Order: sequence, then structure tokens, then C-alpha cells
Amino acid sequence: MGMSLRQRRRLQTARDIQMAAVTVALRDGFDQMTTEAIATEAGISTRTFFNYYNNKQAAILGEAVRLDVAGAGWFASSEGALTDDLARLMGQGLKDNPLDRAVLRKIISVIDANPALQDLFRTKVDETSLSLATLLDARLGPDMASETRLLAELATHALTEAVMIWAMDDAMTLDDITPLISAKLRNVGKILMQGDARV
Amino acid sequence: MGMSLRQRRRLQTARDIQMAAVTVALRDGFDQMTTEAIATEAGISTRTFFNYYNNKQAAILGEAVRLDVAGAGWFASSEGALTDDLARLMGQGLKDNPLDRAVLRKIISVIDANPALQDLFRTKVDETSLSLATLLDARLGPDMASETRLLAELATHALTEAVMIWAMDDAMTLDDITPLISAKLRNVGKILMQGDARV
DNA sequence: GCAGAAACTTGCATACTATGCAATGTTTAC
DNA sequence: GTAAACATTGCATAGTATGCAAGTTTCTGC
Repeated sequence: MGMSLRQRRRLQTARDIQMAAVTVALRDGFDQMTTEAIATEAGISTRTFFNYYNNKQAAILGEAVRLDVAGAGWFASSEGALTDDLARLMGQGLKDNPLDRAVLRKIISVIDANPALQDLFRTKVDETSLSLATLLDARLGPDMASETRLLAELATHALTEAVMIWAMDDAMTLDDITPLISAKLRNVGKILMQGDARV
Repeated sequence: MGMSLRQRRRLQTARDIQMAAVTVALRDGFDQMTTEAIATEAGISTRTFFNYYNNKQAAILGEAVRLDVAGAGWFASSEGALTDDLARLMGQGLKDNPLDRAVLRKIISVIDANPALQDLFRTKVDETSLSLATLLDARLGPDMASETRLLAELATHALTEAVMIWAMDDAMTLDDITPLISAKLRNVGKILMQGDARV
């Protein structure tokens, strides 16, 4: 019931290309990096490169964290604090989408050196935001539709920050991410209410 | 003290190109749109097009709203509700960067038809976020550094949503945007605190 | 006003990105 | 074992983007 040979090869090639892209980006700089260089490094033709990724950027950023919307029915009806539930939801998402710390660090290096990639990274992360908005809609009801999107983006940004911190800190485990997100969200909530008597 | 002839022409050409880009995008579809078509529509050479914009996307999205960081000293030391002050700050930014409702509507049409542009639009908006983060740092102090960025992004997203609503609703004035942003932020704050006893 | 500096437009050359198509080879399913 | 599905590749081609140099317009200081 494991993957077929074809599927395993495809996945492996996709990873090889990503590694090659990151390697070349760190070596030559992102702006100087050509698809030809990536293909050569990965041992494939440039044509094959485009069979796997639509462009260079996509090759460097991997797959986005995908939330298991189906398995998150509990979220809509939970009575817990929203910040905690959001954090739990995303913490679960991370466990379902294992990240390689070493690869992530390299990716972060490339992003740090190329601000233009930051946008693409956020865009990638915001794919998560979409499924989250659906879940929030279910929990908060239609009255809050306009705030739902803001909240979803806020939560995914918090997730991104937390993942970055985790990637850089060997002492952290994946389990430490959930409370970190929770704390971040709660702090933002507190700050937002600062000086506001209308709570 | 007015702009020189050169400056006025440059600005006008930049606007002409943007109009041309939007027109062509609506006519041919963004994916089918070529730089050559834009240049022809704008009455310039393709080479000149690239003297004004780095790429097609940039030609469609105009300049980002720029906050007047220098003139916002009041923000750091204000005692008012943070949500209100943020809204006021961004409302002021809008007045300093007058938007053309008709053009904005066309841009929104193009974006709606091309999800890929949504990311770029947000990226554009997030340029505002950077200056905002600086101001928030000054107000909240170094302890809150990690939440500052989240807050800045949240606020700029709220700004974007409010501007979209304004663009679509002729009955709204620019002055209506400030309280709208304020309300959105306050609601997000409330929702974040939902079920949280630790306030 | 006029001369020279600075800026703008353009064509041309060139490197790179990205896609379609067709040929060939590999894996899968029955 | 065979046919269908899928993967890799080369080739052709359209489009993106930049550097450079030549020609023109605008600006600056006198």
C-alpha cells in the first residue's frame, strides 16, 4: 500500500530539484540562478525541470502546510479559547506536514538574502489561510465574515513566525510551536484592546 | 515649486502605461496580455515600458499607499485606543495618497479575474506595513517586537479591505474609512479574546 | 538665450523563461 | 505479454527583461 515506484521516483525527483535549487541559489545568488543551472545540478534536462515546477521560485519553496479541514470538525464547536484552538489546529497541521529543519534553514537563508522571495513565501503560507478561513467561518458564524479573513491571515502569519523560530532553534520541538502560536495570538489580542474601554 | 515639465511628463506617462495595462488586461485577459500590447496601447516602445515598470504586474498595480512616518510622531505617545489610533494613522495615509475610485475599480476587476495578482497586490500593500511596524515599535516598546509585525500586517490588511469596500461603494467617503478600519480591528481583538479568561 | 549636463526614448542584441509538440523510453495494470 | 499511462528529452517558439549606444528633449547656470 506504499507508493508505487513511479510515485516514489516522482517525489524523489521533486525533492532533488528543490535541493538543487536551494544549493544553486546559495552558491550563485537567486538573481543569478538560471533554470539551466538547477537542471544540471539536479541531473535532469531544463525541460524536465518545468515538468515539476512552474518556475524557479516554486522550486525553492516546497509544498505549503495543508490543514486537514475534514478532521477538524471539533474546531467549529469547541468551547475553548479561540487563540488556543487556533494554535492547536495549526500545530496539528504541522505534524501532518513534516518539515525538514535543515532544508528549511537553507530555504530561510535564501529568502533572507532575497527579499523578493519573502512575498512568495508568504503567498505560499497563505494557501493555508484559505482553509483556515473556512473553518473560522463555521465557528464564528456569518456575522463575522469580514473579520474571518483578517483573523485567518493573522493566524497563518503567526504560524509562519513560529515555524521560523522553530527552524532556527534546535532546542525547540514541534510540540513547542502550539503554545508559541497561542501566546503570540493572545498578545496581539491584548495589544489590540489596549486603551479600549468598549470591551 | 510645482513639478518640472520632466517630472509631470514622467508621472503622466507612468499613469498612461498603467491605464493601458489595465485596459489590455480587461480586454485580453491578464495571461494573454503582452508587454508589447501594453506599449502599443500606451503609445510607447516596449523598451520604454521597462523603463517605467519592472514587469507587467507592477504596471497594473500602481504605487503603494505611503504612510508619513515623519509626521506621525503623535502616534508613539498617544494615550488613545490603539485600534482608533491605527485607523486614524491609515486614514491620514489615504488622504496623502489620493486614490482614483474608477481606476481602482478597474484594477479590482483585473485582480478578481486573476487570483495570481492578489498576492502581488497584498505584497504591494505590505510595503505600507513596513513603515507601520516602525511606528508600532516606537509605541509598544521592544518587548513587543515579535507581535509588532503581526499587528502591522493585520492593520494593513484591514486597510486593504476597507479601501476595497470604499472603492465599490459610491456612498462612502474617504472619511468613512477610518471608523471602518477601527471597527474591524476592534472586532478582531474581541474575537481573539473570545473564551480567554486570562485578560 | 545659449552651451553643456542630465534625463528620456528608442532600436538592437542578447540571455533567459516558459510552453507546446512529438519521439522515445519506463512503469503499470490487466 | 501487451496496451495504456506516464516520464524524459530535444526542438521550436513566443515572450520577458536588461545592457548598450545613438539620437532627442529638458534643465541648469551663466
